[in-house]
Amino acid sequence: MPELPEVETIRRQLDKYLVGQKIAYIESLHKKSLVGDMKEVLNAKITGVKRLGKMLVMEMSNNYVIAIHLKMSGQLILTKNNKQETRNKNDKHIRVKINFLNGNELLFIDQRIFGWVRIMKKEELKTMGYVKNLGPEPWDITDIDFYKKLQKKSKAIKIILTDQDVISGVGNIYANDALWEAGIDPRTSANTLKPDKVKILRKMIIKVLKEGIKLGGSTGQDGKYVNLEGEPGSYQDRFRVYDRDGEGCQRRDGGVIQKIKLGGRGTYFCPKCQM
DNA sequence: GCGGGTGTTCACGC
DNA sequence: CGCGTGAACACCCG
Repeated sequence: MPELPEVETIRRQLDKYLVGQKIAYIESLHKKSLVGDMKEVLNAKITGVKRLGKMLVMEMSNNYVIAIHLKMSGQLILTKNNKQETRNKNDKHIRVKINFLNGNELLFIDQRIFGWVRIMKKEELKTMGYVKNLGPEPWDITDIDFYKKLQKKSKAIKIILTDQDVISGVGNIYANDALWEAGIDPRTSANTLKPDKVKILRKMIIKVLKEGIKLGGSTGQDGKYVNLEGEPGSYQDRFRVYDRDGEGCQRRDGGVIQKIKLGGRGTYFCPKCQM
């Protein structure tokens, strides 16, 4: 589920609560969810928590890292000081438990088992396909370079925005909303966008991502995304077009939000103001 | 029972 | 090689 704003919200909390903590033991409750040897990080201290695109990287004092990708349904929940949390229906989807010496426990919950927790050497990180090909974040690329990259792509701009090799961090929600902000039809071939449109688009991507971070990410009716403390975000109240098919365009131009499919994913736009 | 879901990767046909 | 499509991963929900 999570895109850059959701992952960044969790990263900030992990960094705040876990830096300096030592790992006591790690429990794997599902074979596919934990990759690597947990013995490598026992007793190691967390020195910092970084983010690469939508992936979290907990850096350890012994030059190992614990990398986590939440994919579609992953959650991280921190339970403090052995406090017994209320049992809920998520309990059966707990896949990995990371226990700290101070009694805190970090739960990796993942209903669909697409996500993973990987223990590896810091140098190995660069060799992962996901990291190797990862594009810059929207604020780390110039308008010119972004334009040049888009010139090489003939697919629909909506599909290109969610391609992590082009720019990293943008997923389905923020791609749809950024295109509405920029007034661009999601079906537009990326290489036909003029430099001035690309400049506006990059600006709007940054705008919706920053708003997403500020609001703690977005949590749908299913309540699937929650932060480290189990709280929902509120960007969903600000959705421009995502999940708003059938509703009137917020520009009050008389347009009605349409839902189509692009690259197999739900795509939302206003036919009246996105051209 | 079917289709769809905030992600990524792979296989296939052209 | 690149593009488009669809499936796969696996589970819940409407």
